[in-house]
Amino acid sequence: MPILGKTRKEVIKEFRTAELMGAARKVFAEKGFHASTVDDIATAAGVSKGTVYLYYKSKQDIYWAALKHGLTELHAEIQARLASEEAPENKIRAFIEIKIQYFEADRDFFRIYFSELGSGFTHPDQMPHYIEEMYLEQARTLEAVLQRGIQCGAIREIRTDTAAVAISDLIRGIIVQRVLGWSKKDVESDINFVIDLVWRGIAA
Amino acid sequence: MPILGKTRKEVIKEFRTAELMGAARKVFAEKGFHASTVDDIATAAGVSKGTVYLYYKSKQDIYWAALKHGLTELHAEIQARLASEEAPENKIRAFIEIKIQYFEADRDFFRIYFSELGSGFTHPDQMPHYIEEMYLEQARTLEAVLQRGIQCGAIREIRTDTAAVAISDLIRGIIVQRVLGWSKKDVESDINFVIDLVWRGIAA
Amino acid sequence: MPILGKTRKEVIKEFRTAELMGAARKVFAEKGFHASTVDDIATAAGVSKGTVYLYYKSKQDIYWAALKHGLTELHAEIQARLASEEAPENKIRAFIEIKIQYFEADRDFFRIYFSELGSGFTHPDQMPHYIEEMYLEQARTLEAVLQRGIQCGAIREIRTDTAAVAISDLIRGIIVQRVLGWSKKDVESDINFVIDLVWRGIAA
Amino acid sequence: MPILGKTRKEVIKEFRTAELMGAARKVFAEKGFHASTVDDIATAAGVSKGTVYLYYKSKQDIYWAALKHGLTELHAEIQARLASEEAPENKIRAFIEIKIQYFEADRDFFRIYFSELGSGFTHPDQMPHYIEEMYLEQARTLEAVLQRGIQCGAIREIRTDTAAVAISDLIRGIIVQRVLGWSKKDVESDINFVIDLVWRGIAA
DNA sequence: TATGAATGAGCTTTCATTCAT
DNA sequence: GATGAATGAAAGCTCATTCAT
Repeated sequence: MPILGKTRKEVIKEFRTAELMGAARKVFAEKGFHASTVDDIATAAGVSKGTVYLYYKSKQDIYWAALKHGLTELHAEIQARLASEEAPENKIRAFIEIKIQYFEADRDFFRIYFSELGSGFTHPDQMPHYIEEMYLEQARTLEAVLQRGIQCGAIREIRTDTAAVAISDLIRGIIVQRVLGWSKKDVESDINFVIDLVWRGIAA
Repeated sequence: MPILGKTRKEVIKEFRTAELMGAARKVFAEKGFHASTVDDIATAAGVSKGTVYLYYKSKQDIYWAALKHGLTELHAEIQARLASEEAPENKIRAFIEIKIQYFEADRDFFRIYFSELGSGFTHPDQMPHYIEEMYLEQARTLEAVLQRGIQCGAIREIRTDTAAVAISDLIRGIIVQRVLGWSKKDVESDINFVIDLVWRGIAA
Repeated sequence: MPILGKTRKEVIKEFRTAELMGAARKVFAEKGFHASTVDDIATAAGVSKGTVYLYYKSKQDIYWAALKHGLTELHAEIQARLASEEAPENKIRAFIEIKIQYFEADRDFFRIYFSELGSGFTHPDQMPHYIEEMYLEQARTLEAVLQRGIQCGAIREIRTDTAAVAISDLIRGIIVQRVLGWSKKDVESDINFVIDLVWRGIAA
Repeated sequence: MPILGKTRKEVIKEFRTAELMGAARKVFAEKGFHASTVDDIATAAGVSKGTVYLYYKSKQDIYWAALKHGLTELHAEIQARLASEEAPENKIRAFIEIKIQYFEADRDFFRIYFSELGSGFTHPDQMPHYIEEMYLEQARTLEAVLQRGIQCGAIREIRTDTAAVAISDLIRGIIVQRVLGWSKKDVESDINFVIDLVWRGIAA
């Protein structure tokens, strides 16, 4: 008996899946991947260890799922926001703003996102292709904006691919400083700092 | 009977210690900390597992030692190079150059350095204090240069602490792209890109 | 759904716990603590190594549990039997009888009990306090009987604390001889020997 | 060039052997057999680990040697003292006195002696035959005295073998109490306690 | 579907013993 | 003879994963 295209089973499944991922995010963020045990996650989710395996096929799988979930959401927010801006300068500002704000609001996800950079980069082959793709997609989105900016003369001639990654690096760096408590400024101030630095660096 | 201030024993000890660390660096770089086993390191060094424990008291100990070793060397190179430059602009250029070149030349170390950023940041308390200190020392060195630049009017008024970290982030980002094979340009080109971006961002 | 105050889980847990302890007792008795491996115990219990750790948190823990188990049982039997006797002479006789018979019937436990005396005595600090307490409790029980015997004139004035320990030493000595096969006499004969010796030594 | 029947080499060998055993006794007494490492012993003796193996063929071997050394000395003192007494009562008194005093004076040896009883008894097959023999020899010595006492009417008809062991058990028990600090009395008092108890128990 | 007991491979670490110097 | 670096066999313990209930 499908309801709105989904059977009752599927609804329950989705519910449990989301619940588990929520628990997993907290645990992974706090302890990191290796120090987290499947039991930790199960306990945090209020289910038994065996149940975890009904919804995810391995501990690593939960991790990728958590990463994917955040990246998807972040990507959606970026797209929505960029669509509402016209000028390249505003789009870039929006990109920077939205990312910093997203990570600021969900530090658990940032911890996962960030620590994955380390190991995922050390062993790119172990990372599912779609995760790498999502990282790259973000860069490409930004790169497209940069290219348009160059076309319309707002941005000087630069290597857009490298510049796009560089901007992401700056953003990540700021969040790290915030999460580590090195930055005592308010978010707006940090956002402006990045935007200012970037714009001076790339403006025509 | 000491020779040149070192006994035979000390020479052997240093030799083995270095040899083991060399092996450890390769293994850690390739597999990351958790996936590396002490046996891997021992095998790579051509000794037995027990021997490893004659020179390092734990697997984690080897890791910190490897990290410390690279950071020390990098720090020394930076200091030497900065000392030979006068103008803030040249010092900053030198800083960027030397770091990129150092990591370019020793990618194994970079992998360790970089992946440690992830976990060390997730669990700062597990990292020996001297390691954190070495990371910060680098930032402080750069910050001092920025401050002098501001004093002599070459650099505009900016938050030097944040800017220093931002520059390091850009550098790290470029290396990641190189190591991952995303950047096909030659090192010089990448170095110039960063220097250009940075200088525009901070110049008066 | 609890049955008779115990859930299914608890029943299984108790069953396994007892089963494991039985295996552990055999292994420890045969090989001693150090020569016994957790794998030995697991194999003897017909389970895998990991299972052992579901019920006991360490090898040492199993050992203390085995010791405690026997001491508790022995203590209960002594109390029950002493309660059914009135005259100090009969109580002392009962004490000697019950201990010798208990150890005679459970030589595995005696081996554990006895070998623990050695190491527990060499490093008293590593022994859980409750184990030491149980050893002392036995001595105190006997001492109380001796004191009553003195009060009622059946036993001469002696140092009851030392005498109590001395009686326990004699009992232990007899068991050792039996277990080592040095004594070819039947149990009754050995019991009478000890009782006779003790009574002559302490009677008024 | 043999001197007094011994070559220089042999003298040195004996010296080192004794020196090592002294160190071993201290270490074994303090930590017990298993917790003691060969390195502990070597360090305590001021030599290197390898040297230990020039004089003893294994860690266990040192242990047996330490045990044998003490037993031999104790045996000699007992023989000498018994020879100087005539009456069975005095011989028994002397036996008890000398053992308690010997152990009182050399608690390190007692710890080894005592803890060995535990494991040596649990695994009699692992104990060298000569060690068991030395234990038995002591009992036999005492038994002979008891038999003579019975012959001359000073001691009642008892099982001399069991009585001999029982007396040893009482002695051991007293020492344990002293070493553990349970007995606050002076040695003389404890000696008299045992002698009194024994004599009442066995006197005709 | 949910459970959690059971598994066992695999990890780090220790240390008695050997042997080239 | 003396050394101590090197060995490698074990051992205790963990935890991702499975599966009978």
